[in-house]
Amino acid sequence: MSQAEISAASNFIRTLIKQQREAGQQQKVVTRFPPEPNGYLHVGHAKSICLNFGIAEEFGGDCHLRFDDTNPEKESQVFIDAIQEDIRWLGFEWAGDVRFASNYFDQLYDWALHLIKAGKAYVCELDAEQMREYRGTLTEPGKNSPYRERSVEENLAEFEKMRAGDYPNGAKVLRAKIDMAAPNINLRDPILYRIRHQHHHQTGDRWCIYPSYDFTHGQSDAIEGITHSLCTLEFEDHRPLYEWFLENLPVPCKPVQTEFARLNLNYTVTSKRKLKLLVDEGIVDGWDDPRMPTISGMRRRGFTPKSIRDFCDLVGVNRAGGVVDINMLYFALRNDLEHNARRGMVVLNPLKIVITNWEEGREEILTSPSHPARDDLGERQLPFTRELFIDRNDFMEEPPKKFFRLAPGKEVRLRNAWVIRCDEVIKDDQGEIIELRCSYDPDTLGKNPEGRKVKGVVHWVSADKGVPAEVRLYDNLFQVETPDADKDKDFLEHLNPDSLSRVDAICEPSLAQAGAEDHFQFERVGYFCADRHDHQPENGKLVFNRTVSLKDSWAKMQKKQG
RNA sequence: UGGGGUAUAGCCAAGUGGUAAGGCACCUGGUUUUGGUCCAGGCAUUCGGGAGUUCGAAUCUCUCUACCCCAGCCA
Repeated sequence: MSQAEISAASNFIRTLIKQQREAGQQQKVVTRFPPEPNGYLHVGHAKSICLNFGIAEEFGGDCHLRFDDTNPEKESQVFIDAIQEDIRWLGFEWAGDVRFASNYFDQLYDWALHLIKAGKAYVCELDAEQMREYRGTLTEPGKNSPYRERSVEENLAEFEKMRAGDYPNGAKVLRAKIDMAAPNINLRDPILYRIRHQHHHQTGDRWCIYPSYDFTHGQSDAIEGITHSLCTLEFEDHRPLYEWFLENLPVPCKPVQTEFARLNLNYTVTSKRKLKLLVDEGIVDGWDDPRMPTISGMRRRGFTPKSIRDFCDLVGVNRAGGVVDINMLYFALRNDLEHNARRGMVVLNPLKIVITNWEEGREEILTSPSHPARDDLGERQLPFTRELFIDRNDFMEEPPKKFFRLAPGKEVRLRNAWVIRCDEVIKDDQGEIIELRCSYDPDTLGKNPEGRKVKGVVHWVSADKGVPAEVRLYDNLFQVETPDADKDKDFLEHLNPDSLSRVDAICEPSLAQAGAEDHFQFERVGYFCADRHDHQPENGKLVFNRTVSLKDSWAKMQKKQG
């Protein structure tokens, strides 16, 4: 068996770069991933990371990590640290040191002066509300600010006062002088600098004016020698502005902005604002809650870096915004885990069975490969005793047709062990099944029984030797495909009440050796990951998170039959 | 009613004038000590609609329609 190889398909950006290289342009490719440190990275960012780092890798270039830190009110060191950890975990390394747009504040300030001197920027004193009125609407042009025609000298003096801290927050702004009647609203004298008496995580209290995104991004790209500035579609309208700054400023080079569609996944939300709300409202247990589509949440859930990278390759890159089926994510996940996760047997919903023809006190140690197709992963020992647990779902007193599991009088294979037959069902006073009396066929270890076919296989754990574990069963956080699509319904109304349930499970003894973040396939059940924080085998506390269930054609068949 | 975009199967997505790749999902069948994996097969007479150019159009032209983004001193 070999793992399905997934590689990135061709896309318009790769095609573009190849064409440029064939035409002899752009020999060196330099990209950048520019997160704002105001939240955790999510799958959507993974797409951008894979694209930017992937392009650089493919064409032998560099990819920079640059924090777009122009709004200190919302940013913090916590996010800066988390973002770096997530990128490294995903398997990427940026070229050179981590960069910050704030590294360029001095240069940006000089360039603002340059625009003022060229008569292309002015200090405006309209307040926020007036500014909105003057801006016009989508269909009506704006009108010029009364401050638009100030002299260069006055603008220089005013801007210097802004920088010196002579004015309170919001009192004045520096604006580019472009065209208040432009059909593209971004060109209606956009704001370059605003006053914010705010401590900055990188520059401390050195500045009380901060440049806007538009005035920062392209120039930062130019300073770093970025060749391809890849961003999402919503910045398309900003491209003329991006280019306007590069043309009107003495920048060292002119990067080109190219937009691609952001990733949307069904059954989840990928909006930083909404994810932050889930965290702040305590709906989930932090940014790395295993139900979160954040990189750190997915990591804790049990996704592997490769599965996320493969997923991004599977999805592709283009300009048509769509919604990707989360099954594609799960496919990439299972595809990786199937090949690389060790196997173990764990009973989530125990039902005791007694092997009546197995002597009291007798214990046999069976061995089984840790992976059916990977000898290099070694083997594990499975103690077999008179009393065992199987899953309640694997027994039915009155089984329907095609139920290949245990039922009164029926036989089933105990995975990695013998074939047993159910002889008797024991119930309590309430009629609840509490135990099954079975007998085993000693001639079926490692071979099929003679003269009959036993179709079903069931997993089990020794009642004496099994070890208890807390197992957290995770499911989609939302129960509808597009939780944020309704205009009149809050996305929180679509939360899946069963996104998390906990069960006390019994594991085969080998699982007591599991280290945090180890991945397993619990045979016949699903893929699980030892919790990064709460799994403490040294204290006898085992905690596993369900990453994703195995495909279940039996469940599908039952569902279809109603 | 302004500007900018996007339409190829249920979903993602190649394709750039020569007769619709691939993947997910789904459906058949086979193998199997995981109802998993794996293997074999099926799944668009047609590319948002219409008209036109052409020997030939998903690709070019015109037109219509639908959907997405933009009126933060957020990014």
